[in-house]
Amino acid sequence: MTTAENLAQAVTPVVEDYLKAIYLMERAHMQVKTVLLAERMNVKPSSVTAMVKALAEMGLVEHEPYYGVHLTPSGERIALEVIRHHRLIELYLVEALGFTWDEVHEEAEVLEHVISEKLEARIAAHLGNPVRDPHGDPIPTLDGALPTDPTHTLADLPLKTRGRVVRVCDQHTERLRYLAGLGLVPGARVQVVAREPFDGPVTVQIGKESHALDHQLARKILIEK
Amino acid sequence: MTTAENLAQAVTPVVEDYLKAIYLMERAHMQVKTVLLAERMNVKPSSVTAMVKALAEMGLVEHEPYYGVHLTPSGERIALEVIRHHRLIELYLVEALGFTWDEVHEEAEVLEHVISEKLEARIAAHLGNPVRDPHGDPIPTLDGALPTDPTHTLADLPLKTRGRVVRVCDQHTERLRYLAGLGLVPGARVQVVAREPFDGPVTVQIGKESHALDHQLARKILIEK
DNA sequence: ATTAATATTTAGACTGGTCTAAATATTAAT
DNA sequence: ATTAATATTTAGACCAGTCTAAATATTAAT
Repeated sequence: MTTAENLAQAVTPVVEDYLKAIYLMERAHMQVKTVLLAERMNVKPSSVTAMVKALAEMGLVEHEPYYGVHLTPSGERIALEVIRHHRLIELYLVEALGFTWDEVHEEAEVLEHVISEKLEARIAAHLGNPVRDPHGDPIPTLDGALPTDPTHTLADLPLKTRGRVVRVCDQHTERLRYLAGLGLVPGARVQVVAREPFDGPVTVQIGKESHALDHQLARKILIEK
Repeated sequence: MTTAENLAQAVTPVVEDYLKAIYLMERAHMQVKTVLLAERMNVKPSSVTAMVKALAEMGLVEHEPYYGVHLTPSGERIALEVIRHHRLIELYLVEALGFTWDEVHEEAEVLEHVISEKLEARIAAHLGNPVRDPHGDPIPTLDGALPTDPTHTLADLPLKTRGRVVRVCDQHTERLRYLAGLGLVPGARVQVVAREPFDGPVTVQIGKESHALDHQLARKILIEK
């Protein structure tokens, strides 16, 4: 009677976290493999194996052994609910309680699992049923729909074209603070004024000032023309 | 090697809940005995025994076997923090998100364990460092001080004396809704117009209307002259 | 086609918290 | 002072979730 066979009943916070991680990885077109998931979850691979087995028994994921995992519709539904909670909470903390966008992630990380549907609804209503959180991350609707992202990033926006920052795909506190200092936050109007070859830095103009931005970082900033 | 001997490390939400329950019972001048605590925690007495042993090893309670438990200073500190969280959250949900006083208890019951000190501080600031929650329950300050309650209740307020409701010691949803319907909420100005003998009903005047109130219930409504 | 490196899974132990069933202690009632 | 009723504690099992160490499978490299 190994551990894995006993696991698996309720949708606990831990289960929600696994589903969320799987969802986000699948969405980033990754193959969801044991080690990767283990890294994300800060857990050893063997723990992932056990949990995945449990999730499969609950009908929340399908598991091709030695290949990868993917969410079933019910798994995805739960993941989207949790993500909705997370992003609503982030936005609420910023809008209603004066948090900055670099402070809200950890807080939302625990709150997302414990707010009731009623509280979720009140928060959403208070915010006017918003579509994106402070990072521009799309907030799933109640029925699991997601606004689509713009196709351009600062790394491929044509030169001299005006655009607007829609989303910043990063949750590193220091980097977010840096970007906020530059004015590179969702809503900002920007323009690429220079771009070095071989994936070199991108020079971006925000308002009157220009700054050189690492290519890797530029790719994380989603732009709408 | 019995279970109890292995228990006991971190201050988990469950530990916080036990400490809170013990605190509230001690405060109500009860002897904190195993069965009573078990009832409060919705748990079997044997579980309480195990947990109490663990709490004692953590230095959070002192345990006189077969007699009772009481909190050490560090146990009390934790209990007060959790209660502060709970009551701040209750008040916040009412003030900022339009909850009614009968809806907030369950929500606060889980949130109390997961809000950070930073979020606690913002909530407190946003509310203007309040002293009582929507039920009039006193909110411990950061250093663990508690405002004192009035000594009178509706059950012993002298006839024809004007008073103000300070606190309603009840968390039963339906009863709270009933009391709110009568206008018997913290802040309300009241007066006892009649009182039947042998712990019979108390007739209370709120505004223009009078209502008969069960003696047991009247004792839970704390009044300041 | 072997071998080596890497990824995945199994086996089995541990912790926190609960439970049931049985043992023991205390209190109340005769 | 026994007995009966009740409260408390112990013994031992279980579940969720993790871990380490070992076994097995897959992929890459020669």
